Amino acid sequence: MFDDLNAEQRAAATHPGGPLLVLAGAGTGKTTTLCARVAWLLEEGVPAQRILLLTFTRRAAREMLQRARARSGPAAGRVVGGTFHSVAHRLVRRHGAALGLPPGFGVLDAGDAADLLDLLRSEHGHDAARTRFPRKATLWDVYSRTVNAQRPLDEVLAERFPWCEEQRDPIAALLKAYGARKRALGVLDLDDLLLHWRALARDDAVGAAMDDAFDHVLVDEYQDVNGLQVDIVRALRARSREVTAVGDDFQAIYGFRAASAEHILAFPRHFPEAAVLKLERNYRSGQPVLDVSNAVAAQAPRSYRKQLRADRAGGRRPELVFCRDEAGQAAEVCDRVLEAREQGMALRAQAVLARTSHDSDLLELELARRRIPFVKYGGLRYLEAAHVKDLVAVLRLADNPADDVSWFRVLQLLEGVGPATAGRVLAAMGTRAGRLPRWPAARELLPPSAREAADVVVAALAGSPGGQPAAEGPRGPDPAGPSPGIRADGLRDAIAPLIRARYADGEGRLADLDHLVAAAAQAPDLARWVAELVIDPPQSAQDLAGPPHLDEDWLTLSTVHSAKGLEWEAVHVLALYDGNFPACMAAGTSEEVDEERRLLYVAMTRARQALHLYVPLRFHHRPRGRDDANGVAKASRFLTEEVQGLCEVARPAEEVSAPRLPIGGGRIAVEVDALFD
DNA sequence: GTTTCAGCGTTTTTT
DNA sequence: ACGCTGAAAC
Repeated sequence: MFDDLNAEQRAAATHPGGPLLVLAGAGTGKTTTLCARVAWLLEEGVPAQRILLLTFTRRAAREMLQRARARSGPAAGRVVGGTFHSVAHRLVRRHGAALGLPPGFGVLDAGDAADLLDLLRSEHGHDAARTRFPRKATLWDVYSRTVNAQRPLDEVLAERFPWCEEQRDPIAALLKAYGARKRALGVLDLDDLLLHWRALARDDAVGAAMDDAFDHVLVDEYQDVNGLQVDIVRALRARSREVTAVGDDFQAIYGFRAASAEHILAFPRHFPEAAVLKLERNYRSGQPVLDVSNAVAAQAPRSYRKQLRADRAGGRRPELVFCRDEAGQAAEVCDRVLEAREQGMALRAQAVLARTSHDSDLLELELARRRIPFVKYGGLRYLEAAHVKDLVAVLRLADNPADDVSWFRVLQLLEGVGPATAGRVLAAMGTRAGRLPRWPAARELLPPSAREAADVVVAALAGSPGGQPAAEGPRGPDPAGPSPGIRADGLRDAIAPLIRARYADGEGRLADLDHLVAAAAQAPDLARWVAELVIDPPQSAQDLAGPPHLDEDWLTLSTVHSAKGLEWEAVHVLALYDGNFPACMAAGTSEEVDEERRLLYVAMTRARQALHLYVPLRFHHRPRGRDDANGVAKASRFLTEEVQGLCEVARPAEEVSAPRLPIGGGRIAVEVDALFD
């Protein structure tokens, strides 16, 4: 049954009992091994629903369950799997009553959480204060980091936010108020999901039951867990010992989220008698790609010197491409992508990876110009667009009328309503759930011109178009009520005039919302669907539109972070200049630089056959600025002489380039392609 | 007192 | 293209 595994992998998959740590280098078949282990457990008679498989992304969870099914049949589909956050959501929902949570509790994403903090920030009078107070995004950062690292605020401020230390007391007060307000609103943020799960797992009664519910706990990408997640795993296995962790300390790239590779190294201490197995044979890449990757890894001061050995023979040397500037880089990438496709490598087998999502801006224009289809992962996501948040807010209100954050947002969509009026209306509606009945009084506070539009929204929320608001806030799925699809549709229609009036390209944005409404129609329970949407947001608009047709072909653009765990035949890594990769924001401490180095290592080891590294020699400080503020770039410090020596080096032709158009370069196109369509 | 709008700076990475 | 800030407009 495990013929496709090598001896090391088989040993890991069939390890008989007790804690197991699998240190698996890049491309060594980590996923295959983990799936095989699930298959082996099933084979051993462990019921699927008693296996818990925690992964880092939804994508990874899906892939793993799919592969487990392919191996073990449909029973594997009952394995409990998902990200820490999605599993937390399921469990917290199940035990919501014990935690004192309302049944339809909402989940705030990072943006929502920051908005709520901003609300409190002004309530506490910090917006008017003379002294500068941290912005909402910073406040959220501070909060999240403190919670996830499980360390006192003072330490976090001193280490990561020294410029905020003077405001320590007001910040502490505000963050406490934030917790209280969330409770009052009946909402959780992403961090709360983990906190509540841990609380459940640590509870004598519930924790014992939870431990007992799973015969095996398997955790993927263990190098990227944070202290809170470690607490959860330990609490889940406080009474039992069957736990498998898989990871690679050299691929730890989530330090900014309070993850630390220390946890994977501490695993044997946390779980005494743990067996530690290593996977070192690389099945993904050719040796020349690994040589360069190993050379980068070897630069780390505290590395554990692991050398990846290629199983595949041959392979091309990676190519290091120096480009005149970012426009030159875009052209070089397109040339190579098209050339590879000419030689039979589909676009789907190729990917362009970048440190930041914005590194590919110019390339995206060039790809569009050359009609090369692509899908972009990472960076600004669909859910972060203002109009999408507007719809999500009303969808949330449909199940939790106590969600002030959503009310606050929706009310301000109305003409002539800003924060002040919205606040007064909220106050008039009271501070408890089920306040639609107070609507008539609250409505009087709106400017007359906004009242009718508001009525339409309220009526739609009440579930019966034009009807009277329900006496109590509806909770959960109402068997007699309309389906989620109909409700979502009605709510979209209710805010449609507001969207049209608010945004210049209202029609386009409304069309965008159809994707969301269509997806909602598939869900059995709207509140739950919205919460899950926030926990596992669609990575691109295409995600919502459903799987594209098989005959379609497109290039992948992704941040390195979003590319974790994936692989392509050809990989292009952009913008390898100092200040960008490593990012100047992350070049402060040596630990930060180390993480950047691991990030490059992750990028490089995604490549199977071809690896292309691009260094633009000039870059624009201000991508859209009119001033021609460009700087001279220096190749990334990670591209040492040794690394460069392992690559084929290509330099730009010495031709004198035409001066760049200051704005909208490429705006004027001479196009004859259509003649040949 | 509030809203809105013009101008300006700006961002790392994500559950 | 977005959000934040300050000042005009309501």
